Amino acid sequence: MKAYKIPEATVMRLSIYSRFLHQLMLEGSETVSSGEIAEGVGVSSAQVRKDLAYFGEFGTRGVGYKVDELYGYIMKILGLDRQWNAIIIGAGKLGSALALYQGFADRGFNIKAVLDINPQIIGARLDGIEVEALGKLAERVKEQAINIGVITVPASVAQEVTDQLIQAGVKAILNFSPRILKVPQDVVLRNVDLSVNLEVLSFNLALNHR
Amino acid sequence: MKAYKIPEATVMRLSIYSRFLHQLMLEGSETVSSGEIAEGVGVSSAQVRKDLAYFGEFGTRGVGYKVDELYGYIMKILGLDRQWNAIIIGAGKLGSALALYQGFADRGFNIKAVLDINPQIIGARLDGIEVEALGKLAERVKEQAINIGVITVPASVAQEVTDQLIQAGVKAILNFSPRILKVPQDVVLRNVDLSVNLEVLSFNLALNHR
DNA sequence: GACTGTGAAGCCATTCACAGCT
DNA sequence: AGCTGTGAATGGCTTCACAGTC
Repeated sequence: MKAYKIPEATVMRLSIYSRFLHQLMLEGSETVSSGEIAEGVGVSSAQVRKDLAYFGEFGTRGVGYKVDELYGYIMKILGLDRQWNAIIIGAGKLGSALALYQGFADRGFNIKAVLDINPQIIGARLDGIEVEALGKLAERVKEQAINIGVITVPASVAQEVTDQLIQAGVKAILNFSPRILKVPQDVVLRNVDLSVNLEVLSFNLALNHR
Repeated sequence: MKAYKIPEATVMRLSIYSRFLHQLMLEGSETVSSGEIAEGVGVSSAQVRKDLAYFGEFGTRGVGYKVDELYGYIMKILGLDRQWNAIIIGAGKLGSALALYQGFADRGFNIKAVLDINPQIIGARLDGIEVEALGKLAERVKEQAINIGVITVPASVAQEVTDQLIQAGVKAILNFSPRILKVPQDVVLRNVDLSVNLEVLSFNLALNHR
């Protein structure tokens, strides 16, 4: 792995390729070409090859890629050859929905704890997990060896819980609150801003409706 | 508006600027500089000015921008000076959470209908909205003048409901399913892929854990 | 003096096109 | 003949730097 600076877009596409390859495995395909992957996920074949070239040479000229092998390589590159432990802060509608989302467990992400500050919600059960008090944050992060914090609290308290997560040693944060969070250099942060996404649609609709 | 080809990144930032400006309005600020906006949302001041320059000249040299004016301009640019009607397809955990999300209504997005195929869920009430049968799709889209379709169904049926939405005349789709959707040129599509986001985190964590 | 608006430069990602294997 | 791997060309977004304005 000669990885140094990999474009984020490349990483996102690798995730998508891996799902496509998984699909092919279920269908029993043995080999696949960059062109077929490209067709399947909606990018160019050169793009597929360039993305893979960041990490090595996985194919055979004249033939293509062995589906299961390539799948294994990508899963390893993405760090999905192991399990990750996540904690969800905020057990409102969105936090609860994420806690119960099967897609996470399927890819090796285990929700180990769900916290909230609202006494009305604390104690509720989500599948196998009980919603606990926010005060348990540091304790749960340590005890469950949490790698990833998921933030689904209102914007007003998002920075505060982020600081607590970082204080407790969490190095990766997925933020669903509509708030720009400040984190140290060594903490990875990704934002999923639902309103921004809708507003990009609105912009495009408005362009046409003029 | 000389708008021709606006970078998507610019549109996303405008959405974020608008929230920051709204915050400033609540705090009673009169004017703001590109540097202050930049500081507040975590980009460069040149970036802020370039983004705005796509749409006109909104500032005063030596002074900055009038907060409420700039807010109004951006809201108009984003098409948020009007209401949009949305339909949610899939009333599982995620669909329900989105249906109840206050952030949408606050920005002029009205959830007019929520549909599902599961008889167990049909008839349930989410706030003021009753979950209805998927078969009502075309009827509801027309009757409620739906602009935006939100897809929160499993990957296996995502393309099918997408086709139905397009058939019914919907021109904008927000897709939460982990599936690459094919849509015609004149339909705007945005994907919010929860697994991809977690997997980018995983990739970065794995880089450091090696 | 302060801050906007913008051409030019720089940088980064994507696409092209072809040499190199099988 | 077919398909990968990759240097070169392209295209697009961001940063720089400064002239223009208040």
